[in-house]
Amino acid sequence: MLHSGENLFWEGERFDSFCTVLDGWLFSYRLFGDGRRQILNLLFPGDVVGSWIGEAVAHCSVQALTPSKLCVLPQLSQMDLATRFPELAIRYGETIHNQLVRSECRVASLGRQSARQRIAHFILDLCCRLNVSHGKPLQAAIPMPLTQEDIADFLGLTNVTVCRILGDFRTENLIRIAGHELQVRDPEQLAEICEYDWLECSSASAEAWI
Amino acid sequence: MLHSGENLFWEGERFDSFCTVLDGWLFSYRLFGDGRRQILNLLFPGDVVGSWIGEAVAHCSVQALTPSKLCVLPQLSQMDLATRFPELAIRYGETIHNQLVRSECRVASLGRQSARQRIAHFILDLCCRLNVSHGKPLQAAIPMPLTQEDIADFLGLTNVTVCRILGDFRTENLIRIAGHELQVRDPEQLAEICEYDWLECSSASAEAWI
DNA sequence: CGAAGAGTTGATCCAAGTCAAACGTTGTGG
DNA sequence: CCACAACGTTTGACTTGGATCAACTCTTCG
Repeated sequence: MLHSGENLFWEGERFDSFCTVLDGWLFSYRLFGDGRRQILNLLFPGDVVGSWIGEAVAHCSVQALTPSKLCVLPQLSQMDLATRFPELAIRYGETIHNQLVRSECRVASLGRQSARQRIAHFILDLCCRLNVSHGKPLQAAIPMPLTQEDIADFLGLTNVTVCRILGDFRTENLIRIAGHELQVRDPEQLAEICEYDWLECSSASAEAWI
Repeated sequence: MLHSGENLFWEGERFDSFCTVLDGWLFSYRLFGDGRRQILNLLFPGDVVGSWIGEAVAHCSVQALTPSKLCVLPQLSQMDLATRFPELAIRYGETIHNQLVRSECRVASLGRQSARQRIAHFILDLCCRLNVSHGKPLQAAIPMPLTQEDIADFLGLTNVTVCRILGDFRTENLIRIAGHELQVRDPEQLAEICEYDWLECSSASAEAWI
């Protein structure tokens, strides 16, 4: 269990465990010397944290965004894992491969898309991961515990820019924001803005690991 | 075998094979509607291309930068792979995990670093992957088949900016460029520029797969 | 109620993009 | 061996998207 704002581990720290998220939202991030922060990834139930091969030193920090439950898997030797639990090894490969695809899509977005495109991309990707993979319609409202500053740090922008563009999207009736929920109203047009091709919709589920 | 400039596969194409690079440099990339290109990853001997679980549709294209040799592994079912060749499954997990770490470091760089920092980061990372992992000193000259435009597309910049900053680095005596070779002359200062922490130096080798 | 955090808005600035021209370098074919 | 074409690099002038700075408002919650 982690409270919101609590860290699972810090960049540079030794972290050999291998966890999966059972419940809650977390994010991994890096801090720079001048205080800038880049959020690397959002972690939802079913995602893995850490490496099964046990990286000596964490390359990023991980923090809980909402109260979160994690399952720490017993640390086996690699060989044990692969030979005694081959289905676990397969699932690990799948999950980490999904994360890699997603990460590379983010590289493309950060490298070559405008602020407007990045934000559209972010919204659609989030809906895909949360709604579509759980069988809900894309337009279903999703919880939004991220502040605008979090979104900015995720997309390599500033909170001011995020605020302005979310405002635009709202007046263009592309999205609706109420309380801490976000709803996509016009996925087609959002997809057109950012050239989203609905490929990136694979996600994980927590049940698979239990 | 692939000639330089030749594509192994294209984004959106079906590609179920699972290859490893034996020789040469390749890169994966995405194109946007207006012709912009983002290079996602550089692939060196020892890296894997594609997924062992066979992604239905490739999320990016892969092109050879230099004449390249690839080893296409026979496509086994996942279970076969994990149970009959557990050491292969482990190696796959390691490699793909390394790629993920590297990709996330790039997200941080693209999201929060200046052009100068990104280029310094790129140079050091390249040297680490090529020299350090092969036991050579960091300062050893490395081949540089990438054009400045390639580097720009890798870092989310323009060729003009890359040209200007490489020029700066040269006059500051941080690097030396001769023909198609690049040599780092002052790794310390480059590391200071981009807050490089030498963590990201794990790499793969081709031999391990044979 | 009051304080702290988050969101909104306007004014200004700058790093990097864009456009354009000139200069090198490489390779090919007459 | 030269010519010239294709491609890459370099440099200068100008533009711009998003950052920065700063004030103000709106929530939330003890």
